[in-house]
Parts: sequence; structure tokens; C-alpha cells
Amino acid sequence: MEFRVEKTLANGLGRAGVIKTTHGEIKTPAFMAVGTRGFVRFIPADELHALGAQAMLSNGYHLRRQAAEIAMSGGLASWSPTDQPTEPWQGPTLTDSGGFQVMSLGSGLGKVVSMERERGVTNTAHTERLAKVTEEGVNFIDPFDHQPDFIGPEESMRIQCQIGADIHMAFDELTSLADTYEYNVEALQRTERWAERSLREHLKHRDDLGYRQNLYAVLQGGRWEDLRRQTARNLAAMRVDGAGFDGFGLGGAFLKEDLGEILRWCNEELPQEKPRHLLGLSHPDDILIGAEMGADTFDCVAPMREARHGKIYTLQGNYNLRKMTESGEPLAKDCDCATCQAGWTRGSLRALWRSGEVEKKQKYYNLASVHNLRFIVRLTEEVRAAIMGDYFTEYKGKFLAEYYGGQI
RNA sequence: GCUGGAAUAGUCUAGUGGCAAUGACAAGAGACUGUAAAUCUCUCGGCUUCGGCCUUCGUAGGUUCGAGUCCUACUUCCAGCA
Repeated sequence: MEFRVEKTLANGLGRAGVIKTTHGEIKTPAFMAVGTRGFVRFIPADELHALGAQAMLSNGYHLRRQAAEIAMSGGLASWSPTDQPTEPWQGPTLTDSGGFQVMSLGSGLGKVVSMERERGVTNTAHTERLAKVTEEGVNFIDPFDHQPDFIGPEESMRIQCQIGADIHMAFDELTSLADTYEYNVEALQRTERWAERSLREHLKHRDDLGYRQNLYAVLQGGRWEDLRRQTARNLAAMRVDGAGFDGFGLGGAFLKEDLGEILRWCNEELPQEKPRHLLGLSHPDDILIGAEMGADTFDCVAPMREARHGKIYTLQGNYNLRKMTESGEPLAKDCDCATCQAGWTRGSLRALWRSGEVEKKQKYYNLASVHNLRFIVRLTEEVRAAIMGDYFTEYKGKFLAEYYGGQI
């Protein structure tokens, strides 16, 4: 993998660049579509390409039982599940380690991850969690079949090297907003030990499929500057047999107002010549702050999940499709997505969504997902153009003013 | 005409003495950020100072401390018999 920075913002952090992987280039900043189980729900690969998606993120945790099968077919770029009609996504890919599930099945079980929720968030009681963290790794109960299972750094690396995405994530522990400083110190030190074990195991298998796979370390440390800066330095300096990480994942549960600062702390310490992936965020303000503070790639389930739940993105803000019963308006003004170009209106889309017929609903999920995903992909394209063209600050201000209507 | 059965909120539906009344759908509001999420939460007779108050289960009476529920009559619908 090769990463080249083409232009840097005046703040010295934000930049535009190109990541070159075995399966293609990613022009950054870029948004990766989330295809947790190896495909993007309701959007076939050709439509993904058509809407400008440059890469897909899948999850080693969810694909752990198909990993050997994926390896047999040559890796994620030549595999798609037999029960899905889509062709494989042949472009660049990234897999997550399963670290997020440590939190979502553990301290965050049954809870909604939010960046704006009151600070009174609480952790799920230990006795109720489906995932338990030990030094070795994470013991968990599969929520679907209730079978006990275990993933540690070595397991995650072997799974990811069988899946064969271009970029892998080290196995990390994501803490929740409710965790204390003391717990974050403990979890962070463990995450760094896991990072080293991840790197060691990754190096053994990174060429197993006949092409070079790459590993990012993940920075945790919650909202504390000392933890963030120190872990950035530690992970940037980490070497196993002379080899370091190929890039860095920026992880954690944030409050919105803290995001920019946290990214600045991390990225001021990280080497500029390595790419950085901001894990799991995609609302426009998060992308704009992320890009400004030096994140190169993004991923998030929100555009498509919110589409499925009836929230439609527009430059003037979002709206809920529920209230658009009779509307003959387009989904969004001047939108270049395939759905809008095909002439779908708010009312006609709503009728599909609320039809109660499975096939129509699936059509709705496709059309709405394409629209929202294109919206976020277009945003990253425009951010890149703004960085390259030296007008990022004006672009950001104008976008936020129009999108949030002065509410931010 | 006779004999049974049935009428409950926008719709369908539960309820056989303590009920502003079950559930579903529809409708309305909110949430969702490295996917246990085609999901979840809330509202859904009126008013309210949020403690309640008022009006509601086809219509009109009655029994009862208390009736959607029991009784009588009537109206409409369904089924069977003529």
C-alpha cells in the first residue's frame, strides 16, 4: 500500500491524498461504504461504483465463520455470500477487527451509541453483558445462536488475513462514554499490548493470499489529551521485527463537541505520511471536522441505516419521509444520485416504504440508501476538491450554515 | 314473520360487574454514527395548574355503591327456518 499526500491545509493537519491498494486507489478524504457481512445491504456492487463509492468496509467479527471460505475464493474482492444476489465488490476493502463488538456486546449492550446523548450514559451491568474482556481477548456469546466464542488479537488477525481486505484493523477495545479515566488507562494499555500482538500475527499472514495486506493500529484513550497523545506516540513508534503499522484508526466514543480536539491531539502526534481512518462517523459536521483535523477515510452505518428508517439527507438538512405523503417534490434539490435522477419523488418513495409489501420495501431501501450514501460520498468529493482548491474553510462554513440552518 | 348471533375509538379487534377500555394496523413525534438496527422509544376521546376533571363501547330506559359487561324495549346487520 502506498499513501501520498497531495495537499495539506494551513492548519497542518487536514489533507487530500491518494491511497493505492492492490485492489485500486482511494482518493482522500473518502467515505467507505459499510458492508459488514461482505456486501452493502440493498446496494449491488455496480450501483456502489456508479455512486462514487471508492471502498467498502466489512467486519472480521461478522465474517469469522466464512473466513476460510473467503480465503479459498481468493479474498473479499472475489467473494460474495451465496444468499446475496450481488457481485463481489472488487475495489479497495477494509475490515474491522471486531473491537467495536467488544463494546456493543459488552458495556454498550442494548444501548444506542450517540454523540449527543446526555453525559449520564451508563454501562450495561457486567452480569448482563454478552462480551467479557480479559488480557487474552474477548469471550462473548453470539447474540444470534447463543454459542460461546472467543476472539483475541491473534484470532482477529488470522480471520482478517483470510478475508483478505486491503486494510485491516488491530484488535482494540472501544470504551464507552461512561467509562472512567482509570478504566480508560487500563483499557488503553491493554489495547496497546493487543496492537503489538496484532502486528506480530499480521506479519505472519499478510501475504497469504498472494498480495500484500495492510494493518492499521487503533488509537483509543477516550476524551483525555494525555492518553490520546501518548497512545499516538506509542503506536507510531511500535515495531515488530522492524515493521510498523501501515496506518492508524481513530477510534473511541466521542461527544460531538470533543471530536475536533481529540483528532487534533492524535494527528499532531501521528506521522503525516501514514493514512488515518476515522472509525464509524459520517454526519456532515463530523466529516468536515474530521477532514479538517487530518482524517483521510471514514466509514459509518448511519447514511444507510437512517435511509432505511426514513431519514432523507438534503443540503438543507434532513427530513423524515413519513410526513411526505402527497409530496411531488424530488428527494433533494439538484441531487445527482441515481434515485433522484430517475425521477423519484418524496411521495412516491414514501408509498414504496409504507406499502407493506416486501418487494416494494426492498426497492425503497435500495433507492433511499443510494440517495443518502451518494450524499455523503459527494460531500467527501467536495471536501477533497475544496482542500485541493484552497477553499476548504469557505466550503465548510457555507455547508454547515445551509445544512444546519444556523443551529450549529 | 320466527329463532339465534352481532353492534367497542380513524379501521379491525380484546373485554361477561370496578374501565378511558386489550391488541394490531393506520396516523403523529423523536432517536439512530467501526450494524444484535427493513430497528427502537413516545403519542394516539377532550380538557388539565399533571393531582386530576369531563365525555365515551348502536339508541332509550332499568337493576346496582358501581354497567362496555346484567335486564327490557327499539334500531341496524349477519346466519338459519318459513
